[in-house]
Amino acid sequence: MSELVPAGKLPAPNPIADDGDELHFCSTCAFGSVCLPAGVDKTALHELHMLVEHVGPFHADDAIFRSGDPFTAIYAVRAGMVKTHLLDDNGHEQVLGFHLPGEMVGLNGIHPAKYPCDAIALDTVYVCRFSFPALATLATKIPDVQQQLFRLLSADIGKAMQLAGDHSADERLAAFLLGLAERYAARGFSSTAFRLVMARADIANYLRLAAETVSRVLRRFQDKNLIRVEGRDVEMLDAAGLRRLARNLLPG
Amino acid sequence: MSELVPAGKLPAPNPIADDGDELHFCSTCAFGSVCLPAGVDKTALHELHMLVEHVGPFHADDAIFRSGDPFTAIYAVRAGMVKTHLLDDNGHEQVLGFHLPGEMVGLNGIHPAKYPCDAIALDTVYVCRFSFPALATLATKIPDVQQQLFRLLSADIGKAMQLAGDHSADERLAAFLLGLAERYAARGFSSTAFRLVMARADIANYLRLAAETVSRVLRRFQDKNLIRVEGRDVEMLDAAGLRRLARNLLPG
DNA sequence: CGGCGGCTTGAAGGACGTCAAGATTAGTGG
DNA sequence: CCACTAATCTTGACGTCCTTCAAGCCGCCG
Repeated sequence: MSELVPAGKLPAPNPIADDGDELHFCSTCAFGSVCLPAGVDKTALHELHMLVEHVGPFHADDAIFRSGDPFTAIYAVRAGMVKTHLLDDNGHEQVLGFHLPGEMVGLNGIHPAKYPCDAIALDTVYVCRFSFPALATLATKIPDVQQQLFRLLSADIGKAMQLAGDHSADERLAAFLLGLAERYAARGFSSTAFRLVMARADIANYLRLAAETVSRVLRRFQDKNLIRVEGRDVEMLDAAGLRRLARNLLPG
Repeated sequence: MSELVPAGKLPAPNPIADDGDELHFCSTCAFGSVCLPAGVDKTALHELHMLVEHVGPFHADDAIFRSGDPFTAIYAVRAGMVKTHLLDDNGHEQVLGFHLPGEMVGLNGIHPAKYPCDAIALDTVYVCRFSFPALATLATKIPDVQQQLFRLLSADIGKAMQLAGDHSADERLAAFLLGLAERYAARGFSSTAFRLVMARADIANYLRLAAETVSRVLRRFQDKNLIRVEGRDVEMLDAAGLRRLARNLLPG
């Protein structure tokens, strides 16, 4: 999308948004596939750029939005990692997902018209804010944008269904690691060595396990030479072996 | 023994297709809220009606669509009950959901462009078929239609997330029964007595439990006078009590 | 009637959670 | 740079909920 908009001409409400390279920015965003291909209506495309608002930085434990906030926008993570979770009345946490750069957050707020969860920065996070009313309007003009929104929503259903299956701790953790690796790879990061930015307790909660179980399974994986763990850094040694463990979970 | 129903048989809300009356048809469909309100562009509304195709009857175990089929349409259940599930390579089943009259099926096929699951009739089923390309095109013309599609997709994410939580068998089953009651009520059927069209094994699979566990929990609920069970017919005796059991699952 | 699939009930075993105690790391101030 | 503390992570022992296995029951339909 960016070749249309000279770098610097884009109104960036927050000067801290530091990626002067608009093209690179788009290539890591969930709308990149809409924006980048040639042939898209140039004028409307410009409108998409206009409604994007760079926001950040957020720091660890900062909220991008909170449960109950009126739903006004969806967000693309630009840098850092975001956790979505909800807290029930007893303060019990339920982690819904982790969001890497290029991924969208907040889509599940459309229906109730309120965000149904908190979005929390796990480290230093920058996001792009897409006003949803504006985006929906734009979607009526650019079918590709509408299509992409449908795809993003539909994909989220699939992800959620995957979590819902009843699987062993080994399957869950193997699938989790493979999923992270794949998502990192898709964004141009190493898929063989990466950092688990979130705490063990968050992983455990997300996978519906106890933190202790996560510890034990990671150790078992390491003993089987599937991975190497050092604190929050993970090295994938035998992706095929992991895939074998997760086979019942991945192909859907 | 409180005999609310003569002859010992609970009334089976048998949702029968109400063909012919277009208005009534709309009132039981997920797009009813779009179609019925006055003020919607009459011409476009007519188009929505035009792209609807009534299909059926399907009989128990018939497939409305199958996993891997190219995604071409979404379906509104008009009568009967539909189960969506997927079968892994080992023939292991995973039930994704049960769909009552007025509810949509197939939305999760948008992203992969193939249906990611089978949709199976549990009894005699009639559906409305919405060609998705046509619907998407229409959505660009009628914002309300687009909005409704977004809402439906977003709501599905919420439903899936609910399943994903880690909850006890009691919580799951209580929430399941309350959810069914609520959905029946929303469609004008009795919310205090209804029929579990699906087999115990299906319920169990859906809730990620063993069939035996479902049996045992239902019996326990009955012993506690929360419900009355007779084969596949259920009577809700103490919805408040059930809600108390499911409290950790519902408000999420 | 007799057989078959779905449902129930009981007993035993396993996977994971909980509890409790260390070990390691990170964060802070001297 | 080094205490010192607090948080996070690991490891072990034990308990529990649910599954698994096995048998018997019920309703249904040939």
